[in-house]
Amino acid sequence: MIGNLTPVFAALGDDTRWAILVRLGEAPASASALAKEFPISRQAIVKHLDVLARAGLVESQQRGRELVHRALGGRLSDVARELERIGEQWDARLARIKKLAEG
Amino acid sequence: MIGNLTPVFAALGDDTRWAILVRLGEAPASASALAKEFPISRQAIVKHLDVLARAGLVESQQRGRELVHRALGGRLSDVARELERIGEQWDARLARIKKLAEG
DNA sequence: TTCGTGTGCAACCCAACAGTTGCATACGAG
DNA sequence: CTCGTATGCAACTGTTGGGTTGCACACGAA
Repeated sequence: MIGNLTPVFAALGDDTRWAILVRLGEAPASASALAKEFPISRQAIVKHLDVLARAGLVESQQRGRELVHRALGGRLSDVARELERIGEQWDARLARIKKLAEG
Repeated sequence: MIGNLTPVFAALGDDTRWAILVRLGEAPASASALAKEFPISRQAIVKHLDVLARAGLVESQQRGRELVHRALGGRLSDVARELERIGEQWDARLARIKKLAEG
């Protein structure tokens, strides 16, 4: 099972943050490197990375004097499976209600 | 394919809104009915429903003089599948990079 | 017809959040 | 050693967004 889902969604629900995450999905990178690719300051990047990390979507690792961040696809997949389960449940329930109303 | 994902995530990324959506997943309801179950005003509920509707997660239907809203599990499942695809892609890419670095 | 209830619109408040700038520090390459 | 660069911390600003209240309106039941 997965803990609260909303922090994860909140983390994913910002365009800039999503873009950063997708970028990290292509290849790991440091905050400074990302700041050169995106039109925002390094500090803003750092804040986004922090949010993503707390949501379990990003993991960091010291490499020399750099802190390299990488996207955790596994976590994303876990959330996705949980989400799909819930969605199917809703539709099943709705179908049952409809059937009751008709029959 | 699915349009921009971030609005959907943003919609799901609020505890109250998520709670409302889950509630609608159990059974359709009107805004006024929901307002009696939740500790917030009807207007707040309406705003949340609006956000959810724009994200394609909720559909409304006039029933008598009531506007009844229901959760769209199918939409949730679609997003989930898209998400899982992306997550797997990231991990695959990461594994490839790792292999290159080792070999 | 009348009263109750469900909805819609608008203005307003406050907290959370994205983003900035400035400064201090630390560490690796040359 | 020294310079450049990557990081961390802190304070500040502007905007978004969740929530409220007030009012007008419309429709269904009694």
